[in-house]
Amino acid sequence: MVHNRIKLLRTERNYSRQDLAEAVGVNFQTIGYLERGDYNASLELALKLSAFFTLPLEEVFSLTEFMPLSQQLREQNKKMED
Amino acid sequence: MVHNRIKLLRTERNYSRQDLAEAVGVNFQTIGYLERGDYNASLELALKLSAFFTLPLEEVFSLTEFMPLSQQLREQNKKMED
DNA sequence: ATCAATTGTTGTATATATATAACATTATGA
DNA sequence: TCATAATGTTATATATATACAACAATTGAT
Repeated sequence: MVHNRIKLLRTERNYSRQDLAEAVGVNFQTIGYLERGDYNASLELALKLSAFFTLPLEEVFSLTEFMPLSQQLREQNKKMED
Repeated sequence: MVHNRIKLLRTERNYSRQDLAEAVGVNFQTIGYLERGDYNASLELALKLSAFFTLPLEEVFSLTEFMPLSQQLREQNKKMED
């Protein structure tokens, strides 16, 4: 199962499932399924979602578990310090 | 239908379909289907393929048609010149 | 506390991705 | 040229993604 940050990104930006569903052209319940991890997005839908969030697809979907965004930010800061 | 550069990347790196299929854990005929555009990769397979090619997923799969790699290189050079 | 919006849950139906097989065609190397 | 590997094609079976509906549970605002 592919991990995703859809719920986080959606709520962070104050969209309802309905909003997001309309933006990418699927049924709003499909967003629910993805957020709950009931199944994966198709490649096409994943591309549309990450484009909508203006993020690289790998920041929205990953084969390995995501670390919390806060921690990821901190790690990136560390790298910048060199 | 999502566009992809699988065939280009595979042949460029001298892999057979069998090689690539084994590397990402699918049937070798599945690679054929993808290359011919018979259907899309699943998100999981797309992530594995782009990881295998060590490229951002968007460089391997796209909602819009790819420009030839040679042209893309040229465009990138232009941008660097500023 | 109530009303409305949002989310969760379950079920059914359809479309699509994948595995597998069998065989034809094309390319490659000895 | 012959043999072998690689690729193309077609078909069948299964797993998974999506749409949709109906309803329950939760949340948020007034």
